[in-house]
Amino acid sequence: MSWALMTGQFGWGSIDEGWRKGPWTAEEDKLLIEYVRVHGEGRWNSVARLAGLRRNGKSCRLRWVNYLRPDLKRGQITPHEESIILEMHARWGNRWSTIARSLPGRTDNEIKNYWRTHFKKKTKPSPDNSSDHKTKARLLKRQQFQQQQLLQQQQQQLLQQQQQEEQEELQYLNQFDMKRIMSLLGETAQKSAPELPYVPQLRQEMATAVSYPNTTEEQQQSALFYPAIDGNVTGSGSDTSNEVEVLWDGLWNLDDINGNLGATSKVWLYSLATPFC
DNA sequence: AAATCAGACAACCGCGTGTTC
DNA sequence: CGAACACGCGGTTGTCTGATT
Repeated sequence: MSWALMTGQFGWGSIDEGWRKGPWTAEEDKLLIEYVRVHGEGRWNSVARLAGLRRNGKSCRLRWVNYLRPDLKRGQITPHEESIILEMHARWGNRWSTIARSLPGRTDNEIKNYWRTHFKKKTKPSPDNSSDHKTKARLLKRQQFQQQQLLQQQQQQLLQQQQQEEQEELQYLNQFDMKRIMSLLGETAQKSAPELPYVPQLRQEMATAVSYPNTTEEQQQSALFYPAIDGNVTGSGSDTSNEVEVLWDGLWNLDDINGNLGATSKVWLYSLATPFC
């Protein structure tokens, strides 16, 4: 018998100063969901009074944020998400909520747990006979430094590759814009659909905004393929949505904002991604 | 088959910060 | 301006579950 079943069936949990503690029951979940549906998120301390729950505000908020929220992404952390976690952790450290903001549908708690079980151990120095904590600390620090160096190296390589691609994109984009302007100015309607630029979000937007009769849906979809950070190709056929993937692409290159003003398409993507962060 | 261990995850706790009165 | 309250965050704990011995 599963824990959820047991708690749901028998209503386990302790009472502390009038507040229930421990695992949530299905009935409590229902009450909380109903409360949020009617009153919205926030005012967590009113939940007990308004929803008839014997839970404190903290507990309610936690349950909602980590488990009941409808936009939560269920299932295992994907390799792509994992690489984002690694990257963000290298940058932000244990700022789980910050990291979580870059992974829509994932909670800070989830990421924190994932990190602890998957990476925490790996960063620990290998056990040796020395009880010298300073030595261990130094070793740990060096390992972390090396890990960071490695990450930076990888980023650098990626950056160079992307900058090269961006140059090509921009050239392409300019050509494309001219064509569009010309066509909008009443020139002869284009008989063949112009090739959309590489920028995935841009392509999607334009494909939506402009009708291209000779472009099949399949062709438009295939335009959304782009290399993922781990070298694999992520396509529209993956279980994550293209829009989300696009956001990642933008988030991966935040450094570009300061360093590469020429990358207008990127900057544009950032502005698109910002509301989700 | 039973015992042990490690991974996974939900939930709690303490603290810091922002907001309201 | 300061106290009280609400909220969010990060650390930690407790328990289940599946794998291994």
